[in-house]
Amino acid sequence: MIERDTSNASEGADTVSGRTREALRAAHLYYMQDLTMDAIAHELHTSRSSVSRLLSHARASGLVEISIHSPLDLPSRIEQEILARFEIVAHVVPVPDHATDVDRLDRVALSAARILGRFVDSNQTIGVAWGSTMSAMSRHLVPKSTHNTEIVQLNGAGNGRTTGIVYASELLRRFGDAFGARVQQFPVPAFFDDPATRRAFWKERSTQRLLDLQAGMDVAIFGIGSPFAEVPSHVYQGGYLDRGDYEALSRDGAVGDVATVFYRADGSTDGIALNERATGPDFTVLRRAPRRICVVSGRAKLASLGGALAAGLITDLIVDEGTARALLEP
Amino acid sequence: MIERDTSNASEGADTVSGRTREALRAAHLYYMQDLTMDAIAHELHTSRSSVSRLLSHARASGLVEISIHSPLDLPSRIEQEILARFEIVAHVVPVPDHATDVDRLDRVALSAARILGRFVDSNQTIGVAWGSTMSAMSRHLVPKSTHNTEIVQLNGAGNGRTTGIVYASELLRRFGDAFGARVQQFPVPAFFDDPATRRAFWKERSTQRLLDLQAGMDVAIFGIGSPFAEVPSHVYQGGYLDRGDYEALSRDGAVGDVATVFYRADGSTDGIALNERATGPDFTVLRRAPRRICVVSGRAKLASLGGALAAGLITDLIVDEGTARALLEP
DNA sequence: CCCACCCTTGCACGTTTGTGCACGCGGCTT
DNA sequence: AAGCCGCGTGCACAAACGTGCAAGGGTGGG
Repeated sequence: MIERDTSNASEGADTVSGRTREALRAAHLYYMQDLTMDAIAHELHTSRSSVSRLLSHARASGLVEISIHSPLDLPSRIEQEILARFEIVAHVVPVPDHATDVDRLDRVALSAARILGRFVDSNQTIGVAWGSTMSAMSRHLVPKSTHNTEIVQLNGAGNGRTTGIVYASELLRRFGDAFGARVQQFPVPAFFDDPATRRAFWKERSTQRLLDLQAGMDVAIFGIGSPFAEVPSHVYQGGYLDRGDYEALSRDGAVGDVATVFYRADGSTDGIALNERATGPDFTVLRRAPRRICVVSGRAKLASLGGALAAGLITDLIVDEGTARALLEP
Repeated sequence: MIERDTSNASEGADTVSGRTREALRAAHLYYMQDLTMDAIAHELHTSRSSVSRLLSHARASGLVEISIHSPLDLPSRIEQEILARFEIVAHVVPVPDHATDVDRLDRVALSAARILGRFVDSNQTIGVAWGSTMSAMSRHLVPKSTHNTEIVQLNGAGNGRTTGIVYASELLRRFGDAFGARVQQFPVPAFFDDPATRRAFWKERSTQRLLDLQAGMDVAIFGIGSPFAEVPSHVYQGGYLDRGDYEALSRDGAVGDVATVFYRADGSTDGIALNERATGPDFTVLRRAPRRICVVSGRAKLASLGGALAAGLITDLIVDEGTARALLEP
């Protein structure tokens, strides 16, 4: 859908504005004047179905923004408690407890995608990780036009079987498209086989350039990996790690990862061998970003989330209700 | 609908928050997660119809706000031209040219009501006129909670047959309810019979108090009266003026009125006899309000609108498309 | 303590909206 | 120059939605 506009550009700017202009007018008539689509179709001399599509377009492209204000006197209790206890801003996504994990993830990702616009602005460098959560998010981003904004891939996505480039680049591209931003890919494997290779590679100028961008991020967006949960995250399915790696992680006491960098329940990372081969940013680098948005769904990630909080990785948390409640329990 | 909350307060604050809380959750599920009302009903353990009503409530009470952003590169051409030519901010409401005047007024009023929230804030004094336009608006206001805000009636509404209090007070009350504001009525006729009575009355302390409030207005909201248009405004139907008055107005060259104060095409008011008996604020007082919002619909009011512009009464104009275009024509 | 009233709920119906499909009009390619 | 392909359009059907109505439940007044 979004792509259409871009490809249509070949028809001349008039046409694309024409569509937007009509969408805008339809949106006015629908949302401000409460006309039915039928009536609008009549006013615009087109069919009702076209109006329906026009309105979808208007919403999907951010022309129409729907926001929900809780009255100041009753913000979600859970969000308040999380703020008090962890000093981070939480957005709790209501999801019934009996929902499946897939549902839960989809719904959190959808909400997250719609909230994201608040954090993204012009002249920013935005770090983006990847994984099933980020992937789901990427499919629902609401476009917002910005200038001079840059999307930077936080960690490599290649593995033994694929370069991971198609997967990660597709995801990044969606972010880039949504915000009219340049995209900086990071074409390396998720984990190097040999720490020495990584160290060597890190000295390359092309790599340095990317690392510099990461070091200057304004916003970082990531999910959380949970290697020992029943439903493993993308990283753990894709053939990125072998049996030996798992055993090492277990031995080292890892409870989760952010952008392929692992940490323990207390947030520490020192001495976790696998991190020597990982491609994500060191937490000292990550923490330089003033805004660090974490999207999590599912109680299975509770322990991992706890570790990430202990590590101080998160400034803004988007999380499903059940997990949020569990977080406050102990 | 709004009243319910207030009257329900007797049930205890829990219940009212309860309803709002549910509405909020339903709104999240509907607008952020794209669930169907059926699915939401299931999650909230209620019926689909209740969810429909809950969502209506959420929109009508301002929990959900729908806003339309034109991309910065294509704001309405008409609005730009009006800004350039008259140095006022225009909001053009799209209405097809063949719409009836009643339709047109309704639609402009609806849009105006929804825009109004942007102008109203805490600690403000807001002057409100009356008439068919204001009345239509008052029925669609989107609540927004404010503190210490005051609604002040700009001009009296009584006439030979009724005190006009029920009509004007109902209108004012709707404004007050919508913004949680105190309401200051102005219980005088629209026009005194004798200028001397008016002058005397103006010296009363209770009147003075109100005039002081008017003089300190932050925002004024008014329509425009068009005495010589084919479809006369409310003032001209309600028995406020007699044949002689009309003749006098015609002789004096009046083309319109704002809050029962008449002016000529060039914006001047001096020597218009009827104004000696009118109850609305003198334009020098009105112009002290930093924000002066005028809502107009219908080409019939074009000449009157021109006069109001010449008088510098307007800082923000909400107007239907046809009239806006006509305004730019000459 | 009972009654009358009002508010809320769910149902059933008619209306409104979303979407797969087939068609037709360009633009681009071969 | 002809054909292919992608895109937007309207149709028709199915899904989703709004609303008048009657019934239930709770509250305040008598």
